[in-house]
Amino acid sequence: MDSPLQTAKAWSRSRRGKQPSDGDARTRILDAAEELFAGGGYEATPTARIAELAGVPKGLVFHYFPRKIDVLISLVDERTVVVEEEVEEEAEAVPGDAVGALSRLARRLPLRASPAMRRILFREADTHLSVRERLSRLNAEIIRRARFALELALPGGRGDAARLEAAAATFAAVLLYQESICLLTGHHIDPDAVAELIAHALH
Amino acid sequence: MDSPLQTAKAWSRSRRGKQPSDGDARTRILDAAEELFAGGGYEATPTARIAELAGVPKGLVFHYFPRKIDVLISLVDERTVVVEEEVEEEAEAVPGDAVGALSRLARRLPLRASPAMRRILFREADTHLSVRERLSRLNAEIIRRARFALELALPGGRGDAARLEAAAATFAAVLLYQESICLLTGHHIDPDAVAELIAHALH
Amino acid sequence: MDSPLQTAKAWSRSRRGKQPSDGDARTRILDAAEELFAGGGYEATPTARIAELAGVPKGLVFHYFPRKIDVLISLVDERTVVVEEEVEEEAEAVPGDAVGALSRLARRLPLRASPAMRRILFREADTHLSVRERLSRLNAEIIRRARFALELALPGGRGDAARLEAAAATFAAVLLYQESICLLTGHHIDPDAVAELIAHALH
Amino acid sequence: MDSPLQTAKAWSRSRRGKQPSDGDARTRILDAAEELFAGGGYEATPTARIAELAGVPKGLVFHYFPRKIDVLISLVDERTVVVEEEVEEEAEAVPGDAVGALSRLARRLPLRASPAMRRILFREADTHLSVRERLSRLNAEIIRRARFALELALPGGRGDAARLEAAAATFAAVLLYQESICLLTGHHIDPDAVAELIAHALH
DNA sequence: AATGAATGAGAATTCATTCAT
DNA sequence: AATGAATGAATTCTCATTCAT
Repeated sequence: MDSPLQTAKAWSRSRRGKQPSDGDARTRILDAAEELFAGGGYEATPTARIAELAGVPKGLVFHYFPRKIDVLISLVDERTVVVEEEVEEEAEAVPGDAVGALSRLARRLPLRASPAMRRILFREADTHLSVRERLSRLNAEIIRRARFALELALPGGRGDAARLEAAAATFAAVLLYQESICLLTGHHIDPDAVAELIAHALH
Repeated sequence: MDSPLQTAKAWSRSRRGKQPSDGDARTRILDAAEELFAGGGYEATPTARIAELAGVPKGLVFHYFPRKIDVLISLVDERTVVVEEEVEEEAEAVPGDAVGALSRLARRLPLRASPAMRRILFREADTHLSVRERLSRLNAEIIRRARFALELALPGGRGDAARLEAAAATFAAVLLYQESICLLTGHHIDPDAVAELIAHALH
Repeated sequence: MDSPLQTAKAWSRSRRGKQPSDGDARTRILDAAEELFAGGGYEATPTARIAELAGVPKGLVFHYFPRKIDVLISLVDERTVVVEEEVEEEAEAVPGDAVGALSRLARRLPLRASPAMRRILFREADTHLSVRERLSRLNAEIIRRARFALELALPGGRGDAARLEAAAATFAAVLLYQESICLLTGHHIDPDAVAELIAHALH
Repeated sequence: MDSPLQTAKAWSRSRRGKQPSDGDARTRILDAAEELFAGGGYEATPTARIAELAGVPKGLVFHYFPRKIDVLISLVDERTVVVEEEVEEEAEAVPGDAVGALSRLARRLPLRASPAMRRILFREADTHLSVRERLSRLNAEIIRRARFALELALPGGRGDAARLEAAAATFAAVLLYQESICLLTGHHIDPDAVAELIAHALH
C-alpha cells in the first residue's frame, strides 16, 4: 500500500527495511534532515543536529552538501516525485464512476514522498523557490487529474467548464491541505466524502 | 470595504492613515514585525531588523517584548480576532439562498486581521502553539458558520448530516487555503464558484 | 537579644517591626538590595530586580544611588557598624574567666549587622574595596578584643606573646568564618567549644 | 616542594614549564579562565576576555564549553583534587608528635590545586553548587585528617571526643581561610603556631 | 572520503544608565 | 521626588562554513 494515508512508520518500513543508521553517509544525512526539517522547520534546524542524528561528523555534511540549503534542495529533488504521466489512469477510469475516480486519486496522490517530505513541501514552500516550484507542479497535476476524472466520469457537456474547473480546484485544495489542516487543527476531512460531494454537485 | 480580499495597502490605509513611523514605539515595533514576519518568516527575521524598520533602538524591542517569541505572541493576540458571535448572520441569512450565505462568509471571514497577519497565521502555525491555537479556532468558526449557512439555506432533512459536515469542512479548507495556495502556486480559486458548487451538491 | 546567632527573621523583627514594604523608598531599595546581594551576589543582581523587589520604579534606584555600586557602598556604610570602643568590656571581664570572656565575644560580635549583611561582607570583600576595608576592620577588632580578653583572663606573663597572638587570631578566624563555612559545607562549629579549647591551651 | 604555600609563579613553573600560550586550545582556555576567575571573579569575567587571553577566537570557547558555567565546572572538576586517601599519613605520623602531624597537614593540604584554583574554590562556592561541593569535601577531609593526627599523637583517652572534634574543626577553619583572610585583611596566621596551640590544648 | 577543531559574523538577550515628563 | 520609556554597549550564545590532517 502506497497511499498517502499510510503512517510515517509504514512509509519507512516500505523503503526496503532500512534501519535508522542504515545506508551510506549521504543517505543518513538526508534521512536525518528529512526528520528534522519536518519536525522543526528548515531555519530552526542546525546542520550540527543533522550530523548528530545522522551519526556522521559535522564536516561530512558539508562535504556532500556545500551549503545548508543544498540539503533541502536535494531532499526535494530526490525524495519528492510528482508523477505527471500515468497510463493507468485511463485504464482504471470507469466512465460514470466519478466518485471512484476521485477516491482513487485521493488514495494515490501523484506524489511519491514520505509524510515527512510532504510536510516539508508545505512548510518550506513559502520561502524556498525550489520547494515552491515542486508544490506548484503537484497542485497542477492534481487539478489536471481531477479534471480528467470528472470529465471522463461525467460525460456529455453537462455542467459548464467553469464549474468543472472549480470542482477540480476544490478537490485539489482539500487533498493538499487535509494533512496540514489536520496537523494544525486536529480536524479531519474525509476525502471520500468530498469526492462524493463534488461528484454529486456536477450532476 | 473590510473584506479579506482587500490588498495589504488598503488594509493599512484603512487603519487611520498611519505613516510607517506613526504611533508609539511599541506599535511601530509590532508594525515592523508584522511586515517582516509575513515576508520572510519568524525564524529568518532578526530582532535587529525589526528595530531598524521600526526606527527604534534594538534594546527597546526587548523592553516591550522580553523574548523574541513574545513579539509573535503579541501580534497574534492583539492583531487577529476570530469573531465568534455575530448576530447579523441570522439576520442576513435568507432561507433558500445558500450560495449567498456562503459567499458572504467568504467575503467576510470571521477574522479581523490584516493580510500580513493572515499570512503569519498560516506560516507560523506549524511551529508556534499560540498561533496554531488561533488558527484552529478560526477553522472551527468557519466550519460552524458554513454549517449554519447551509442548514438554514437548505431547510428540511434533505441531505444527511455527514454530507453537510463534509461540505462545511470543504468550504472552510478552500477559504483558509485559497490565499496560501495562490501565493504558493499562483492558482486562484474563486470562493463564489466553490460556494455555488457546494450548495448545488446539497440539493 | 542582639547576638550574631539570632536568625535572620529575628533580626528583622528586632528592627522596629518593619513590614517588607515599609519605610521610605530609599530604605526599601536598600532592604531589597540587602536581600538580593546576600542571596545571589552583587554582580548577579540587576538593579531592575532590586527596584522590583523594593516595589519602586527602576529610575528611582538611580535617583538615590547614581551608580549601582553606590547601593553596595551605602549598604556597607549604613548597615554594618564595627563597634570599636566599648567600655563594658572591661567591666564584664572577670579576671580568670577566659572562657566566659571569649564566649561573650562570640555571642556579641563587635558588629552591628544583619545576617544578610554579614553574608555580603564576606562575599563582596574580594572585589570591592570599601567592603574589604570594613571586613578588615572587623577582623582587627575581634582580634583586639580576643587578645584583651585572654590577657585579662590569664594574668601573669604565662604564655608568650606569640602564642597569645595566634590564639586571638585563631579565635577571630573561627568566629568570622563559622557562618560562611556552615552555609557552604553544612558543618557547624561551636564557638564556646573553641573558646574553651583556646583558653585551655594558654594555661 | 609541593606545599600550598608556594607562590602562584612556583606552581605554574612546576607544571612542566609551560608558556602562557602553551598547550592545546582547550588547555589555554582553561588556563586563561583560571587566571581571570581568580582575579576578578566568575561573574565579572566575560568569555570574550577568556578567549582573548587564551589567544583563541571567541567561538572556540563555546566549542569546548557550551555554556560559560561549564568552564568553571570543568576547572573545578579537572584542576582541584581532594586527596582522600593517603597511606603515608600513618607512616609519617609519629605517636606523640601532634604538632608535627598538624604542621605537615598544613604544609600539605589534601588538595591538589594551584593557588588560583584555591582562590576560585572559595570565591565561587557561594554561588555555584559544583564548587561548593568540592570545597565541602575538602573541609571534611581536612577535619578527618586533623582528627586522625590528634588521635594518634595524643594516645590515651585524654581529652574528651567533643574537644577533639572542636580542635579538628578549628584547625580546618584556620587552614582553609588563612589564605582568604590574608588576601582580604592582610593579616597572616601562622599554621604552625595554631598547630602548637591546639596540640597544647589537648594535653 | 572522513574528521573535528577552528573561525568569525551575527543572533538574542542583558542591563546600567539617562532623560523627558 | 517619581516614573518608566529610551539607549546602546556589552555579553552570552549560535551556527554556517572552512580547513588542516
